[in-house]
Amino acid sequence: MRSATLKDVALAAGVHPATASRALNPQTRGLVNADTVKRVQRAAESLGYRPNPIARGLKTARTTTLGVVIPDLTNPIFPPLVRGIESAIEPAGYTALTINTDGDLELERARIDSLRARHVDGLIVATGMRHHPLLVELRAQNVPIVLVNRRVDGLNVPSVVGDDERGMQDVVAHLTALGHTRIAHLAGPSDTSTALVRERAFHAAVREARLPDDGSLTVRCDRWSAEAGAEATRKLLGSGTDFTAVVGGNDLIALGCLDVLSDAGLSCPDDVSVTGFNDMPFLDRLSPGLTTVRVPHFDIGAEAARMFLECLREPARVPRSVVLPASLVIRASTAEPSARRHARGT
Amino acid sequence: MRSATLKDVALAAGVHPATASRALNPQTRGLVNADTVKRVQRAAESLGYRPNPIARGLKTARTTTLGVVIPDLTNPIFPPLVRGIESAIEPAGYTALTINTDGDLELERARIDSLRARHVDGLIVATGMRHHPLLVELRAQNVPIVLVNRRVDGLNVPSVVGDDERGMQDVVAHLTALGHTRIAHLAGPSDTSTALVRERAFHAAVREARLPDDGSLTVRCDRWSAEAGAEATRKLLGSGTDFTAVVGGNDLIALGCLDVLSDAGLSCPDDVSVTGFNDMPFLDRLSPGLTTVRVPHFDIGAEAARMFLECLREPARVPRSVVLPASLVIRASTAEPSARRHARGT
DNA sequence: CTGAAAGCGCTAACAA
DNA sequence: TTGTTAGCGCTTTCAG
Repeated sequence: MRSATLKDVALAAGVHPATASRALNPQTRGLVNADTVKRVQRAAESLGYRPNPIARGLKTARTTTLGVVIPDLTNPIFPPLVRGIESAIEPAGYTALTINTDGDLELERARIDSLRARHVDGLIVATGMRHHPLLVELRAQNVPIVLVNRRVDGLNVPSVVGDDERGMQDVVAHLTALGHTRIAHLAGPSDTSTALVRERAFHAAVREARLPDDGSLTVRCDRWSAEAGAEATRKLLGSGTDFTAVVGGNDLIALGCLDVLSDAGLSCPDDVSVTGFNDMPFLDRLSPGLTTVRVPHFDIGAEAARMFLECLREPARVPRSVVLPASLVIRASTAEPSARRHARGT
Repeated sequence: MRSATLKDVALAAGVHPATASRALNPQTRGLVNADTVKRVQRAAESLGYRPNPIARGLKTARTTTLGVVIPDLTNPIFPPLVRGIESAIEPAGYTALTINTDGDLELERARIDSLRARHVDGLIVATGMRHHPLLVELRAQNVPIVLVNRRVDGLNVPSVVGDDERGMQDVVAHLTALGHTRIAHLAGPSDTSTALVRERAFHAAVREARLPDDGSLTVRCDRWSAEAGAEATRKLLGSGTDFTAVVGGNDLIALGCLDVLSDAGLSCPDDVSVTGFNDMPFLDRLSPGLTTVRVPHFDIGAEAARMFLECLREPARVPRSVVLPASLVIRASTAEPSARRHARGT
């Protein structure tokens, strides 16, 4: 049984399809006699009419779909973000098409191409790099874009991020309050704004507290992964620098750090305190539970989606950037530094 | 700059749009002179022509999209499944529209409705209940459906599941080999086939090993969650039954169990061994690491997607059910039972 | 083998 | 206020 079309409804209501269209569309309903509207609505109801967004899209060049570009759905910070987006777009009748880029620019280009072939009305992008020519190019082609979690240099589009600066300040304040004086930072990859903001905030906070901030205390990871965190921790240990706390650029980096510390016979938090960033799920069940910064990913997604819809409604409006509050979550991976220090194989 | 249409390509190649369409479509290419095909292809290339799937869909009543129906993307077993689906459909030019039902049948119906309004070519469904009228109804309307992870009573459609039976046998064999004789089971909600299969396999394996299988050793959870697992564990402890091992219906249930055991002053694995099911991410980082059954969710998704594409190609073909191997992953949450038993507050 | 013509379902001019 | 007409981009008869 073929589903009812607008023509069927019009026939049943005894009007022209165009009138039926107007009656059913809230935008144009005002142009139609109230009685006629009722008649059409009743006919639509009784036939179980569902408008066909495909046909509509062909005509209006709008598809009520949007593309969501994320690095990797299996990274636990992204499912809440995606759900936040979906929760906010659904009331507007929008549907999300989600793609994974796996951090591969070729793949990203190809998959965004396929989104555009499907004529998505715009993109919410979580893969932004500080230097990201593809996004600049899309922007130049007037593709509506909202950035989440990260920003892109020279790209004047709306963005929604967590308050990384404040989060990092809180982390450092927490550690200094515990009495730590030599705090190391395993920074994220420097091609992402997130890593940069967190690293800068780290340095600023450490210097503010009049603590040492020599270069050996910061190691950069080339990816946001446990492996990269492990690698960086090995470097840190190898450098012979003294430290009693490690601030991970995110939770995964912190997890990698914990692995290597444990392999090196160092216990957390007795020998070294460790912190993460994001508060991904199940972190509370590790032992020790990881002290971290909770970033409201669901809300970030929802807010980004709202901004996206706004962009479509008022394209001329100046791009806003929204920062949502992040909060320190203290667990067992941070404690007062012990008397004994561990550097140089001590 | 408007993107090139088929008409543009035809014009550039000096042929009729219909010819260009035939030349570009692999299905119909055979009907066209090889030289003409080349000419059209070159023209398409140089204009950067991308066929418009929307317009095509309007004509062919196929959209090269499929709906993916899952309970909750933030449950860590689903992202790999979704990625598996996407990896398998992408080469065929398909795009997934994913929805979350949150276990709510109303929501499920509404969201599946919206998928159908978008004319998805079919559904891959991970929310199957043993009694699931909506799916039966859809099936009756000839909506192509493939089930993943679970089966539905009386629904004759293809399905892809992990080998729960074998997985459960391995779990019980592992525990009996360690010397456990009183093994409890926190079964999943009995309205899902997965819970049923696992519970039946549990009872069969226990009886096979000539171990006690009295009713008090099995408690059913009403959801697949840590909270439900905690609740069930409290019941189990409250019943006063003696046991030295608990087989969780899935990992989340096992996590809830661990919480309550720990609250009750029982240590795992010293006092009680605990196992899960699924091997969700980061389970290896808990302490103790959870012994569980690895279910290949990515592969389940990929295989389901392949079957889905097959269904579209040969609708007449009889529905197959595929079972993918699951494997026991032994970690620190299982050990030999200690001499002291813990029942009745011992 | 290729062109002509129609139409998928809907909406936006325009006309009445 | 409603109807008429045309067309979004594509595929698919049917002729030629």
